Amino acid sequence: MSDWVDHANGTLERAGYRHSAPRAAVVGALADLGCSVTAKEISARLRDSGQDVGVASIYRTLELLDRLRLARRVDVAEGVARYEPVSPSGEHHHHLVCDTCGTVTAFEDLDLERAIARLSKRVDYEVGGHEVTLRGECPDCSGEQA
Amino acid sequence: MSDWVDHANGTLERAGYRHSAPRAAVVGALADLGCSVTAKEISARLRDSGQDVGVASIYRTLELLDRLRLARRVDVAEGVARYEPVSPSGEHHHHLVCDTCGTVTAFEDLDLERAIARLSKRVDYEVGGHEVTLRGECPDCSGEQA
DNA sequence: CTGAGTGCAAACAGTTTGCATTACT
DNA sequence: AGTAATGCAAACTGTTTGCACTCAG
Repeated sequence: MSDWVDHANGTLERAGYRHSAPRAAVVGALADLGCSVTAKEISARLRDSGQDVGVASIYRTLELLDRLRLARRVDVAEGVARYEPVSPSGEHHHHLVCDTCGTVTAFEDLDLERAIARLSKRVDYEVGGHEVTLRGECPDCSGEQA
Repeated sequence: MSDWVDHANGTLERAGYRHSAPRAAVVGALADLGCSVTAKEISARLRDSGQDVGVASIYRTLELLDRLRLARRVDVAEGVARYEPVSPSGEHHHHLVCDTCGTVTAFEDLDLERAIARLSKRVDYEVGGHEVTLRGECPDCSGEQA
């Protein structure tokens, strides 16, 4: 997963962006935190690790990463933007969201990907990406209330 | 689609909620506007039709409809909450979002639904719903720039 | 008559932006 | 030196909330 950091930094440099400590810190934090991360979480993580970065820079960096396809914005829940690193190898996953506790879990499913690939050819759009979210109760929450 | 209005009003009444003109207006507007509607759009539509309803009531009604499963919140794009009526018959659709112009189009795909149904049984969650979003360029936008 | 439901306006949360400052290249 | 990138704080947007008022039951 840390090779993504190199990949990201390399791509940024190649694209003509300057190197900067705050940006590198955000890239690092995003890699660390991994799947479905908010700006606030990145901010907190950076503050804890002594690397305090202004929120504006965090947002600017995330937007940039999204534009360069190094990260993607996942619209898993309303009201907060979440981002996650995009693997250079192209593999990706989707999310399970617990309606009760809000936990986000990742899953992969080849069968689903195939169905989406077929569908993408059929529709009248130039499909460039997709997102699947399953909602429900995570094992913990469904246990408690049932 | 207008039978949904009756369905919604009936369910609300049965659940013990009082009848009110503003709420009914929101229900009507949501039915009219159909798929993937924002609070702002409902507000505008109501203002135009003379039925002006305060934003607070719009949000309160949408939240209520969501809670009663009469509408659902679709997290198609970040930053704005979108809602759409839930058909009493259980059929549903998903969305194609144009990255350029933001247009949201609906589609249905049985194959995809089947893949999700299979997957839902396999995961460790009590899956209660799902959402699929395909992103790309709509015919109009992909024509212009290509 | 009672309280569910409303509308206003103020409060909020997350995100964006203007601008002076910092620091890569 | 020149300018991309930063950080702050103010501005914005969408949503929520407190409270007095209204109207359905």
